[in-house]
Amino acid sequence: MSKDTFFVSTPIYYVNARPHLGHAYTSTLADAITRFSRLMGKDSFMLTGTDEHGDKIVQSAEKQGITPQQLTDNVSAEFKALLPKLGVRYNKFIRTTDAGHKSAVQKFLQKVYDKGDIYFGEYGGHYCYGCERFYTEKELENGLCPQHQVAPTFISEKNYFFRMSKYQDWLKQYILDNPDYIRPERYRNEVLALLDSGALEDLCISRPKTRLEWGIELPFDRNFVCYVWFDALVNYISALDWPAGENFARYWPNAQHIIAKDILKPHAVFWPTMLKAAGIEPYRHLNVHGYWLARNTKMSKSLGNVVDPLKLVETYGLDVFRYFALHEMHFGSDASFSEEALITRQNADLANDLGNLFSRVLSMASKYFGGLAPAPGQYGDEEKRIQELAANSMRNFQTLFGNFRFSAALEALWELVRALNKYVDAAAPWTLFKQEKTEQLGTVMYTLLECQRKIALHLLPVMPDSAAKMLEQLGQPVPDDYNLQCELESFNGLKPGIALASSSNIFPRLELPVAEAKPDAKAEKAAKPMQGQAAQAQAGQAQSAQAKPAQAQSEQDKPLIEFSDFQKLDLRVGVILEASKHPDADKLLAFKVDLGEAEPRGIVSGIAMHFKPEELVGKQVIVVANLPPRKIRGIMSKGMILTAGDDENGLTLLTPLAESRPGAMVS
RNA sequence: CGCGGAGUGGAGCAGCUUGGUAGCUCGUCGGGCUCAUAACCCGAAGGCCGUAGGUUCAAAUCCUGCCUCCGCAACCA
Repeated sequence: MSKDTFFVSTPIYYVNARPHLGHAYTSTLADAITRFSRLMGKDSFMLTGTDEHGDKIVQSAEKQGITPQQLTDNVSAEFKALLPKLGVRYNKFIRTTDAGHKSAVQKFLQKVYDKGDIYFGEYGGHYCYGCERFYTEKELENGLCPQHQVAPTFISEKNYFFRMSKYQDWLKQYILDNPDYIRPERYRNEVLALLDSGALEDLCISRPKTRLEWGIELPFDRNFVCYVWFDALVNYISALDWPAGENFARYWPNAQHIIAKDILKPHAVFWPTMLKAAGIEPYRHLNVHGYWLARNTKMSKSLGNVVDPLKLVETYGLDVFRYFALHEMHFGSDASFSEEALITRQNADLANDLGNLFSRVLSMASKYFGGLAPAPGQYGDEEKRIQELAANSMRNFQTLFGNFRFSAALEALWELVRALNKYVDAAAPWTLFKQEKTEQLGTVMYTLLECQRKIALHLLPVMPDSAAKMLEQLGQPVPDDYNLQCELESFNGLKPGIALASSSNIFPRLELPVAEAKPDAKAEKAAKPMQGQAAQAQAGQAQSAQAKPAQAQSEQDKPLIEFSDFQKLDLRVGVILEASKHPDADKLLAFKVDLGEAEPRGIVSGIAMHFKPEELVGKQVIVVANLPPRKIRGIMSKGMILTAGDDENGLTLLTPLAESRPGAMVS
């Protein structure tokens, strides 16, 4: 008999950045839904992997003095190593440098090309070598590059384009006809608005080899490599051995993708139209989640230390992290991650409600029945009510979980957990025991144990280890495949007479960390020049499941530099003479800074969200004085003002301890 | 008028599609139980559902204006 199938993918992670919480979350999610599908009786397949082509990779490799292949090997291995630590069990880890992927991309390109949906077009433009990009007439200022104030070179570059515009109407109609194609709904609306807002442009899909070699060659023109999307997105089918592979035939009809909101457009617009052009059925669902925001607890705010979410995994254990992540992130919206919230959640839901339920019931079973599961007698009204409630709770859980409403699903299951705690109090087994009402006592205990068994089974996708422990304590095997649906119908899964654990302490209560001063490395790490480099999430790259959270994590490992590199910096003390808001920008302040030179320097800085300009006049600051001048939003900036901190925790200016002469060297 | 989201008891959220007693978790206060992880159970206090209008017998829920926050986009040497 052939089972229903289920296929889910994470994005392929761009190897130009290190793994962070965002990747961890997306992967965990994919793992949970895959485990769930398996327990629902589906033949399930989870895909993840790394995206390894593009000029960024070449540049990074050059900086490190290694080949692009070496770089991608290294970072890809890092991503792969992360997965077992998260308890993620995937079926395939794809790399876009795999031979199989390359050949699939070429077949895909050829197919679309043969259909006539790829054309060779001329892209003429003003190219600035400094910026490595084209400018339109409008963007130029007096015919000069707005950044470098240099005349750009007019280059006409020929490239291949995908006729995406042709499929705009089809896509719109498809999304309208399939309300849950993109979910949650807010992202569907966003895509529809995007499609309504104007004509889609055709998609440039190539780069001449003269400018980029690290990519997949176009099958119909060896002078070009494939650029970004036709490479990256095709991984979802190349991993299934498209076109002829058995896996493709088996899993693609039930394919779902999970992404973070930053790569909505490529997945919701480019990918379906590409599939359409290649004559392949669209995927079933695109599931879009939000970001984790690293908001601090009050406690850490007063201490000035940041909670590092990845650290929480290590400290509190995988299952608590997974429960928290699935429960706290209402799928689609952003959520904030704090240690305090995690501990509260753990204590209230896991320790007090669920853990304590196991503890009290198993302890009673041990006392009253010698640790063997009793047989139920006649069920009373209360028991029937509990059974009905259990069935409802599980039914809701199954529906909601399958629709990616994890938080609501867990709430639904907890209705049962809480009801059982009430039932214990109402039924008062200890009284029945004293009164020697053994049959009724058996009925009550059996009802409790059987419900606990059902709960544990449903928690396997969320907390694999803890749920397995629960099952073991109930003398049950730990299934990989199952049919959770059948638990709605029956109430006799637990065999009377089976040996139970005599006690249980699966989720111990946690103490809220005492407010102790922890002046650790984090504070030092935070000192960095401005915020610039965090924002390297350049548009149009699939490099991240998430761009924002936990930046601090990925930035700590900068390579060592030579002393001579340091000496190249011209750091000086400056005095702020004038400060004002940039007229055309929210985040920018414009300064005049006295560096002891004939003229004060004009400097623009992106710190308007943290300082009022009038507060800064007269302050002494440290300035990087030998950066190339650059025009920022229309105002020339000749230097950079150093700050410490980050956006979440606020910034402070670096300033000399004692009054210094303007222009004094910093070393 | 760049795109989008949100404003519900102290905190965090659900409810809004398909109008009709405002619900959940945490927190606070009082009580109960003793099987249990200082847990569990019961009860109470606390909200004119951002604001001004409109539709309706009836609006948190539908429509319009406004205010405030937050993402995205643009500027972050």
